[in-house]
Formats: sequence, structure tokens, C-alpha cells
Amino acid sequence: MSIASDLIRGTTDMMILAHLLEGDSYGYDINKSIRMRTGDRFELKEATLYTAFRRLEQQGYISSYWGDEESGARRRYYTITSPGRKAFIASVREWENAKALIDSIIQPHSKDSKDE
Amino acid sequence: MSIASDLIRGTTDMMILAHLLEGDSYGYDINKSIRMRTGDRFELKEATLYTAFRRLEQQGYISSYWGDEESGARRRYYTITSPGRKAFIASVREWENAKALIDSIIQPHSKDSKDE
DNA sequence: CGATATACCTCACCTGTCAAGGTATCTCAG
DNA sequence: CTGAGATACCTTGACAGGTGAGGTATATCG
Repeated sequence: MSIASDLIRGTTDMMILAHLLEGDSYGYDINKSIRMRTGDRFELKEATLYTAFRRLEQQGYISSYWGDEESGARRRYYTITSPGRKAFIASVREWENAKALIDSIIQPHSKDSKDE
Repeated sequence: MSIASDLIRGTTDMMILAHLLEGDSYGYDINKSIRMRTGDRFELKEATLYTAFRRLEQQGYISSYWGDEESGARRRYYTITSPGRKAFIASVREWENAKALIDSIIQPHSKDSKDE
């Protein structure tokens, strides 16, 4: 019951930024949160997650630092930046827009007289 | 004011099938219809449109035939097949699903106690 | 000691979009 | 008649994002 990869394309960055808006976090935790929010119906593939981090950091939308836990596996934490916040807002607007446009295209149009 | 190509990815086939549900049509006309339905805010790029036709025909979701107009440029008409109709219904369901999942992921979660 | 969970990472491959280029017909202005 | 623009089709190569498969390391539990 996963989303087709072509459908989530272009929304993964938005998902990650949305999570970071609520505070610094790290890869595994972000994915766990996504799993929980969707009732176990969706999660990002690890490769997708980490390539997204690279991309977002390169664009200046997030920054990272290593956590200082003394036990357990090391964690790389991410912080959303000011440009990242702006980018998130813009991407949500774009997403709402795209949803409306696509819906208007696929919704059936009543056709009284259909000559064929 | 176009949709980011990463956002429409995976919906173009659905758009085309939606149009063909209302009767046979050809490339140029489908794109014109999309432009009209969206109030000139969106249209498929030609390369995208025609690669989608190839893909859909190969999957057996549409079939094609040449129109017999005696004047003007020739037109290749497309018909949606029975499997195509089923695929369309499935893709709409998937799309509705994806929309809901993505929205649930990006929507802000109220956090009463936010330390930091 | 091996399995499982946490936690990170990279590489090669696949697929869909798109810019750029091409063909051919018809109409209309000059 | 000639050139521009609209109609209408098509292909190729480049590009970008998702993903399977593979890898590393630590802690815990039986």
C-alpha cells in the first residue's frame, strides 16, 4: 500500500522539511514519524531519504551536525534554515496548486450531446 | 505558472486516459482540452505527450488508428481500451490515496510543549 | 555468538520529462 | 507566388529523482 514512486516524486523534500519545522531531527526518526503519521501505510526508502538530505543541504535548505550521544549508533541531525522555511512554504503552495490543476483535468466533464 | 515536472510525473497517463473516456481523440486536441480545462495554466509538453501515447499503447491501455481527413494535417486517433478503463480507475484511486497520505505528512502537527 | 534494531552511507540502474530538432499540410496576408 | 503561422505528427539525447542492493558500526537480548 505504498505510493507509486512517480507520485511521491517532488514531494519528498517537502515531507522532510515539514518534519524539520517542528524541530531538529535525524534520518531514522523522520522516517519513523512519517510511518506513524500515515498509520504504517508509507515510509521513505532509505536511499531516497539520504539523497534528499544531500540535495537539501546543497541547496542550503537544511544544515547538519553530528549528535553527541555516547551510546548507540551516531546520529546526524538536521536543522531547517531560513531559506528552507521559505522553500517549504513555496512548495506547499505549488503542491496545492498542482492538486487542483490535476483534479480539474481528470474529473469527468458532463457532456449532454456527444456526437461521435 | 506550470506544475513542476516532478509533481505531474505519474499523472500524465491518467490525464490522457481521462480525456479518452469521453471519446476518441488525438494528441493536439487532448492538449488543447487540457489547456482549456485549466484555464491556460497548464499543458503537456509535446515530447511528454507522445512518449505517453507510446507507453499507453504498449501497455494495451489505448489503441490508435489514422483519421481519414482529406484535408489538413493527418491525425492519429486514440481509443481507450477496456484494460485502460480499469487502469484509469485504479490510478485515480491511487492518486486520491497519495494526496491524502502526502497531506497527512506535511500538515503541521500541533505541539503544545515545544522546548527549544 | 548470532539475530535484531538502530543508524548511517553509496553506487548503478531505471523511468519519465523536456529541450531541441525535424516533417508535412493548409490558410491567409502581401 | 511567397512567407508566416497554425495544425499535426514524430524522435533523440540529456537530466534528475527514486530505489534495489550492497556496505559499515554499535547496542541489546536470548
